[in-house]
Amino acid sequence: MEFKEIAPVRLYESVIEQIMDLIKNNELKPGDKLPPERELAEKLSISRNSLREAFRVLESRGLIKSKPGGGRFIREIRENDHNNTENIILSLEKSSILELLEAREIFEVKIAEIAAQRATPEDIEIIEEALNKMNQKEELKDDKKTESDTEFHLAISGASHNFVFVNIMKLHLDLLKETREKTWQIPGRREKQYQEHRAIFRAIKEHNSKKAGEAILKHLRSIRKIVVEI
Amino acid sequence: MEFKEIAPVRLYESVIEQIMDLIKNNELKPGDKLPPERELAEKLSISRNSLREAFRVLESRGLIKSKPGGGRFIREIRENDHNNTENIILSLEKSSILELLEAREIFEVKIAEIAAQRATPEDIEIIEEALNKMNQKEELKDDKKTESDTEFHLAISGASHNFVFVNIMKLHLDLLKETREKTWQIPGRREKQYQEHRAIFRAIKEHNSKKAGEAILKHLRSIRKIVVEI
DNA sequence: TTGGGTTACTGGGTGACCCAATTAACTACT
DNA sequence: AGTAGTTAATTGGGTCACCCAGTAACCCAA
Repeated sequence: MEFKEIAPVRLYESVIEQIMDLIKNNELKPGDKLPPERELAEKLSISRNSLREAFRVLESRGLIKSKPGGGRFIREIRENDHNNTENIILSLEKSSILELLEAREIFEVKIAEIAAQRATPEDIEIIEEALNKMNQKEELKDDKKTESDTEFHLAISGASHNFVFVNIMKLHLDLLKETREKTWQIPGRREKQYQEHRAIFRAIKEHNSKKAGEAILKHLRSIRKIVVEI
Repeated sequence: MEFKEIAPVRLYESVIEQIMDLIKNNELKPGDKLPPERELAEKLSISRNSLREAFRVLESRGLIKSKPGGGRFIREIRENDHNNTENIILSLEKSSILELLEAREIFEVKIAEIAAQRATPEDIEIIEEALNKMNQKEELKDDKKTESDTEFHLAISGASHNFVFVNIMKLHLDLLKETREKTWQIPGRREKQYQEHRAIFRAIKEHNSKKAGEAILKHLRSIRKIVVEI
C-alpha cells in the first residue's frame, strides 16, 4: 500500500501558474504592462497580499519588474541579468520538440559512451534493475511507463559519474515528458523500447563505448521517427 | 559616462539574503525549524506580510517548506524529489567546477562541429565580430572580458541553428561565470585566449567540422588546466 | 494502549489603511 | 505655441488587526 503526501495548493502558486502560462504562450510579451494589483486581485478573487506573494516569486525569478507608482511589467530578457538561469529554462521550455530531440541525440550518445567506460558493477546493477522494471508489470499506465523510462536513462547518466550529465539529462527528460508519453500509443512500442534498452544495457555492461553510443543513437532515432510521424 | 539604474531594495529581498546566508553557513540545516512568523517578523521589525513574501520565494525555490499549523522547516534536498526544473537548476548550481568543465568539453565540441557544418555567411560574420570585440579595446575590466568571451561562444552555438544548444551553452557559461572571470589573472591569458578563439573561428569559417571540434577542445582543455592550477 | 477532547500556537488568507513615486491632465507663464 | 509648474488620480510598498483551519502536546477515559 502506498500513500502520497497531500500537498495543499497555495493561492500564490495558482497565480504563478497562470501567469507563467501566459508568458510561455506569448500572450504576455516582454515590455507588456500587467493589470494593477488591486484590479487583478479582484479579478482573481483573491486578496492583494496573496497576489503580491505571487508577484514576489516572479520578480525574484527575473520574469517581471515592479515600478512603484508605475506598474508591473514583463521583463526584457537580457544577457547581463545575474538571475538569468530562470530565463534560460524558460527559453528551453519554448524550444521545439525536434530541436530538443536533436540536442538529446548529441548529448546522450556522448553520455552513454562515457557511462560505458566508467560504469562500476553497482552502476550496471542499477541500470539492469531499471531495465527490468519496465518489463515486470504487464499493465502500466502511460505515465508510469514514462517514469520507468526516465529511470533507465537517468541510471545510465548516473554511471557517467558526473552529476552535470545527470541533471542535463533530467532537464531533457522533463522537457520531453509529454512527447515521450505520447509514444506509448504506438502498438508494440513497449516491446521495441525494451529491446532497444536491452541493447544499450548490454553494450554498457560490456564496457563497449562505441557500441553503447550506437545503440542509444538507434534508440533516439527511433523515438524521433515516431514523433515526426505522429 | 555610464549610469546604473537605481534599484531600491525591497524588504523581502533583505530577508531572503539573511536566510540564504544562514543556510549557506550551515547555521540552518535541513530539518531545522524556523521561528514562527509572528516572532520573526517582530525580531526583524517588519510586518508579517513582508516576511511572508520572503518565505514564498524561498518556498518556491524549494529551500523551505511550510506546514500550516506546524511551522516552517528547512527542506531536505532529495534527489528523487519532484522532477522540478527548480531542483535541477539548484543541483546544477551545486555541481563542482570540474564536472561542469567536463560536461562543457563534451557538449561544446559537438556544438562547434555542428556549427562548422551549418554556419551561414551571416553566422560567420557574427562570430568574427565577437572575436574582434575582445581584441579591440586594450583595457577591459575582467567582467567585460568575460562578457565578450560569452558572446563569442554564444555566437558559435547560434551557428548550430538549434536554440537548445544556445540555451545549454548559456546555462554552462552562466554557471561557470565566476570561474571564467578568475582566469584573467593569468599573465598573457588574454592573448592566448584570442589565439585559441581565432583558431576555432578559422575552422568554422572553413566549414571544417573536425578541425573546429579539435580547436575548441584545445581551448577548453587550456581553460581546465588553468582552473586546476589556480 | 488507544482514541477522543481540549487548548495554545502556527501558517493561510483577508480587507482597510497609509505612504511615496509615477503619470497624465491641466494651468500659468513666457 | 511651447514650456515649466501644479495638481489629482493611480500604482506599488508596506503595515495592522483580524479570522480561519490545521498542528501538536497534553490530559483523560475506555
